[in-house]
Amino acid sequence: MEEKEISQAVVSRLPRYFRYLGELRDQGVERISSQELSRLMKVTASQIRQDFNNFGGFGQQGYGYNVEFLYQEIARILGLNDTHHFIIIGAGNLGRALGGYLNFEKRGFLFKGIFDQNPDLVGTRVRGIPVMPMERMESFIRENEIDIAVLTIPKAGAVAVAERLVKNGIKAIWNFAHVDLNLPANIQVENVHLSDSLMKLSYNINRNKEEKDC
Amino acid sequence: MEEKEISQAVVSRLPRYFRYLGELRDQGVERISSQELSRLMKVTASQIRQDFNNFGGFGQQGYGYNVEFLYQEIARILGLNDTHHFIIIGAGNLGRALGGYLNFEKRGFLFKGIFDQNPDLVGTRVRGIPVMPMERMESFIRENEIDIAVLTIPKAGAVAVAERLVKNGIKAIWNFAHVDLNLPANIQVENVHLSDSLMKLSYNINRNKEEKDC
DNA sequence: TAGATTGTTAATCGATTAACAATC
DNA sequence: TAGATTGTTAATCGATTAACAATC
Repeated sequence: MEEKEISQAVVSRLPRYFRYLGELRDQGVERISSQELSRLMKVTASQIRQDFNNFGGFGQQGYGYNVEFLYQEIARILGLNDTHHFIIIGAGNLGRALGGYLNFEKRGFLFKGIFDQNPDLVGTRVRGIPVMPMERMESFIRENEIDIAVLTIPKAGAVAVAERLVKNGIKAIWNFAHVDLNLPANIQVENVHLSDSLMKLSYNINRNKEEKDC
Repeated sequence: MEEKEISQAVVSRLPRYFRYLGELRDQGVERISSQELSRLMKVTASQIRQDFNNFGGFGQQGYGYNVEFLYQEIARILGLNDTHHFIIIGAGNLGRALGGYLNFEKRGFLFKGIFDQNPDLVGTRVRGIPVMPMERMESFIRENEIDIAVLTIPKAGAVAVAERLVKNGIKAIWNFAHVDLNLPANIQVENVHLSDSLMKLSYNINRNKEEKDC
């Protein structure tokens, strides 16, 4: 539907707009100008207007933006009105934590199954759902119309599992494994590399220390 | 020490270089050219050379880069030779998962303590370390030279806790709470907003679907 | 020395910011 | 209508890529 290609820089900012607009709405705020939002979010008003205009004119000259309307529009753009079924591959600490996270459900992401190759974990429950063995994965995806897989296994097995997922019709992978997945372009991959994030933090701690030395 | 200001775009790429160089080293590769690394990592050779040159000349004309040397240099730049002591605030699923993650230790990040306000969780153990009550946090930070705090609590309490952390000398916050922390510039904050990441994935699934409709 | 490949400058590209005409 | 604020074009800034001289 949307005409022009939207840059990922813009896409990355949408969830943050969504969060602020949700909070404003909950506070009963009905309208907001790009300038007010700018002060609140610490980004330029210009960027806010540019970003929203990528998706059409949501505001009104002389008035600003209707908070509720803009909130709903961003939800729609992000696809939060659709329902997604996800499974988790890897029932270690992180997999179990993500399975237990209730907030995803509010946004239309439904936790449907969890798998692990460790027989000791198979049968244990995560939010009432029993961990299944890896052999069950393929048929489960097809039977339950799973479109998202969350990968929380060690990097050694991740590439092979990702390929199995893709073969069985998964559309997107939320990848917590510390490895790059090279998959067909129509498969969406979103990486969360926690140790990379921690290293960035480490770099910035150091940089700050050195600045003070000068 | 370093002269020019390095952009965060460059810093974000360092952990990925570090990962690839570590793998090459483990495979016994001794030297690599920017062109070979470019093919491997799917970034331009030009960018690789520019990135490394921000920190000084690590290569040699006609030869390329020594893998082991470059690996060690990036470790040093990222501050991975230093030891950091971290605590986790919030002993829910995610906090416990991060506390149990052993790989952080290999990079010099040592898990020293975990706190929660829920009396039912206090005293339960995460990797052998008992969860402490929130009242104990301030003194613990000072007594154990803690420099990093991992924030895995609901957003409602996060801002107040962050301020307490800063008051007691924390240098950096790894923030998993779904809220923006506005802290003094000398405090480093690295945000991991999991639901934002999931929304991005959702957007990209949708976009892909629409492209096919055209 | 000749070949290879870096370090670095210059060119290009894309994203952000500024400015202002359109319009509610 | 006058004031406010968007939508959008133009200017700027920064990041990426290309090119090539330096040099191992």
